[in-house]
Amino acid sequence: MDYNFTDIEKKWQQYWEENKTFKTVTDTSKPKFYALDMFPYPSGSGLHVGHPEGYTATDIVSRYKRMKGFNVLHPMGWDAFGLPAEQYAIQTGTHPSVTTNKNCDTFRRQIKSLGLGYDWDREINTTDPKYFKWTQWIFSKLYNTWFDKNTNKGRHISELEIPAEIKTAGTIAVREYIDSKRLAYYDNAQVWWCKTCKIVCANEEVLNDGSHEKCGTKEVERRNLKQWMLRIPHYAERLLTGLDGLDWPEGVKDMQRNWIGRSTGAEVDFKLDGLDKNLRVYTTRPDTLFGATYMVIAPEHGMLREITADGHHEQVEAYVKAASLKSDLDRTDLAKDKTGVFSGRYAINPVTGKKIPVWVADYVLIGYGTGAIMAVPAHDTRDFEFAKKFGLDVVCILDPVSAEPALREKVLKGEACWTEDGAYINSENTATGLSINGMNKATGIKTVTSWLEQKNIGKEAVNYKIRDWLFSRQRYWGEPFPIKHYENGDIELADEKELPVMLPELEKFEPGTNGESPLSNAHEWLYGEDAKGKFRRETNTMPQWAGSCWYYLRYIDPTNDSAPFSVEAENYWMPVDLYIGGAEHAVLHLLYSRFWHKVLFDLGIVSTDEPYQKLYNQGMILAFAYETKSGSKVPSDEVEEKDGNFFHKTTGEELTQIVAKMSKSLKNVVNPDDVVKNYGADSLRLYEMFMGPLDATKPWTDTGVKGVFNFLTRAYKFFADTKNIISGQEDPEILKGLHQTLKKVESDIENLKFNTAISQFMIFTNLAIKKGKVTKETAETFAKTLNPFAPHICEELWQLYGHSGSINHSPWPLVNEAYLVENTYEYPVSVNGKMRFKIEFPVDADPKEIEKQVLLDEKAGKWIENMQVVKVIVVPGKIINIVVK
RNA sequence: GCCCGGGUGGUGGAACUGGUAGACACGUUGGACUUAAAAUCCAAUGGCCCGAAACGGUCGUGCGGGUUCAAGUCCCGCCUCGGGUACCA
Repeated sequence: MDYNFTDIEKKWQQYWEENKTFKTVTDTSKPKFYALDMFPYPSGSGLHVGHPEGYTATDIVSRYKRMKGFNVLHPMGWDAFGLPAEQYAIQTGTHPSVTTNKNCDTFRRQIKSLGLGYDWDREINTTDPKYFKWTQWIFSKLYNTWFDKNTNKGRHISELEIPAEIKTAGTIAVREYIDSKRLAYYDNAQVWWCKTCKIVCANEEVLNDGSHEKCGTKEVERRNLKQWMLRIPHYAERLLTGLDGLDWPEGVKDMQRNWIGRSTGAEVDFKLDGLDKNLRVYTTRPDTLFGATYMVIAPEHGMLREITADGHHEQVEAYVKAASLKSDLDRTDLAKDKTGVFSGRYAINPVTGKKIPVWVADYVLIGYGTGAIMAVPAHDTRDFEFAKKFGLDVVCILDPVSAEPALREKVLKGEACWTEDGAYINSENTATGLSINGMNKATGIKTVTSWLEQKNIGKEAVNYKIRDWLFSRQRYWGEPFPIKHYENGDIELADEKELPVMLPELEKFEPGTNGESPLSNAHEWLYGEDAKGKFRRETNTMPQWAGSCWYYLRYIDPTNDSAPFSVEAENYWMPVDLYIGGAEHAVLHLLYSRFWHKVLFDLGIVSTDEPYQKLYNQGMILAFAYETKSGSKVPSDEVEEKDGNFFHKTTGEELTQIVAKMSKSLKNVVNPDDVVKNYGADSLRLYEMFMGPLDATKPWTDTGVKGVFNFLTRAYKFFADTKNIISGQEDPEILKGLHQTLKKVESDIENLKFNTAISQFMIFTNLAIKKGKVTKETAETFAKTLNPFAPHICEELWQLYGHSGSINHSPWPLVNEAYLVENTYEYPVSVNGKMRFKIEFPVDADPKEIEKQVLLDEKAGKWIENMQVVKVIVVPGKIINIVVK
């Protein structure tokens, strides 16, 4: 009974394909289970071993749930818009759709070779006009939605009430007012521009070191461009509170919370000396108002000109210009050195009545709060640094009572900064009636805020870090916006009947002039005329996020031509019950997608407020790599192993084994095709799951695959050999092992702990082989239980046992607890906490009796003679601990 | 800097809610089979110590303290690796 995995796998993959074993129909009589993988970008290099990790996990759960009687939706598709195919088009002239289709074919072939049970009739592709028609349709919905702060919901733009004064100001004012409320808008924006990619990038896509995440170059600069933006901050609060009810890793939730960045504080108006105007600031520490010794406004602040006093304009303008030209490198880490200039203007501190200088500095950001701050150098590290550099007053108003005496001394003298709690000092003004002296931080904040509200110079306020989402790109290979720009400057959506707005055919894919998208070269496509007049089409395309924002909704009704999906199907299938993918999408994709979903929910298009009920991140699969003492990396084919040590083949230098990302340069890339060829898909699946916890980062080893391959071979040789399969009564030990396995595997699948489930299969197989014979019933139960993990081999066994049809449609076996009942328990006995010996008692033995018996036991004698027994602790079913002196 | 995760044999990892640390597997060693090798099968395998052996001792879950009858698990203070984030007032 050789384990001929190649034939077995080919045979069953063909069977599944021909019989559409995994086809899903919407059948509301059954409970549903929606298992979703983060769909891949089909790159030219094909699948790598990281992809199947998550896919196998959802496949195991899907097969298990199906056998448990659920109607399972487990689809796959392609996130196929993207830069690489377009770059390739520029170089070779090959149309991106050709490249994309080829890559999709490769991915599909590879995925099918892994035996993953997808319903291929539901395959989707974001570049398919039948798909992106609805991406455009959703964009239209965003464009025509505004966020009603009163009801905390998005509503159709036609329901927006126009204030009377706007109405009287005329149609342009009305139009501007409406546009200022739309969730999607077209406006000038300070954006990052990548000179290499010739594309704008969202803030999120520019990494900390000033490089572009897509191409890795540092050719990123600031530009002011007309762009499409989405008002995701309007949903900040909903996106934040929505997280609470989700079964997601806490880390991912934290990352989203940090990204949204909610803070509470107060807005405070400061009178400007010599101007009949106020300067409004946002602060989270209104309690430190007594310590505000100067103010700072951002260089881009709207009141800058007004505020700057005569004689200071020149320096201020020079500073503003320098700040605007700061390169990406200047903005990052080392350049934290603060700069700024005095505006010549003073403001009045409302609680002290003192005049304080107003400075201009770029450490204050225009996009956050009001773009202006009150500076409290004694209790804010940034302000402290700035004040020290420019010789500004530092007034301590909070005594750091808990600090070390030396530090406290310095803080009190204004020589150090203290941001923690303490007791207020110097925080009293009899003229205004405000005193917080002696209070702590929490009461101080409350007291000052209500004082500000009473005096009508400030109020409690909430701020979010999250910014508007830059939603356009200057590329060909993306969804066109369904937008027309008319000659008079009006912007209109294409009519729903005109969707999809197709991409024009192009010969050349180079960007247009001035960095405009290649679409600007498609003259025939570009210009048109309709009832409203002559127009030019929008030449920007949507970012790659667009297609992935809603793909989970298309899977539920993928061929619908009249709607993105039917109401019934959506009602039945949503939300996604299990979503597995890489942690790299913890913020952006998942946040964007939740945002769209919430808008669709508000518009009544979907029935759930959140799309993904349970989320899980698979860990990265790494590989071993080698480096010299000096830390330089050595390609794996240059390394040889001797007695567990590693040496450079040519130089003979001893190398250290490290764990690194798979890369072509390190020559440590593992191709799933090779693994399938050498060990089979079942082994690949099993190994990916056996390596360790699903969410852990772990290194690939070929010997590890061999381990699970050995297991499958042993299992197949035993269970496929009819001589080992008997009829009659099963051995009680086998029965117990089988049901232990069943129980463990079931709970492990539910908890996504596949590595320990597989270990249990190994334990049981070892037992069965040792025993030499099992009943047919046992063998069948084993095959069914193993099926979600190693489906090909299990179909083969199922057929061998005389069944027709797929094992996937047989019911999941039930655990019989009766086989697991134990009469006795072998107690480990510790003496002073150290395990010394074991002793058996009936499971229902009385703890008092156990205590008595254990002290009389001869094995205990050695440990307690000449000792005083202080007490004996008996934890029934667990342990006995004897405490002696 | 701040926010999250990790750190257990030679290796990947296991350990329920505080209760036998090292399941399962790889590797290694020894043996069987073979002319030989591969494959396969059997056995041993955390370190140290004593011993012929033991169901002997002892140390041991990154480090230092603590709580507890009992700590890989809880608490305090560190070290270190990985991820996220970065002047967000």
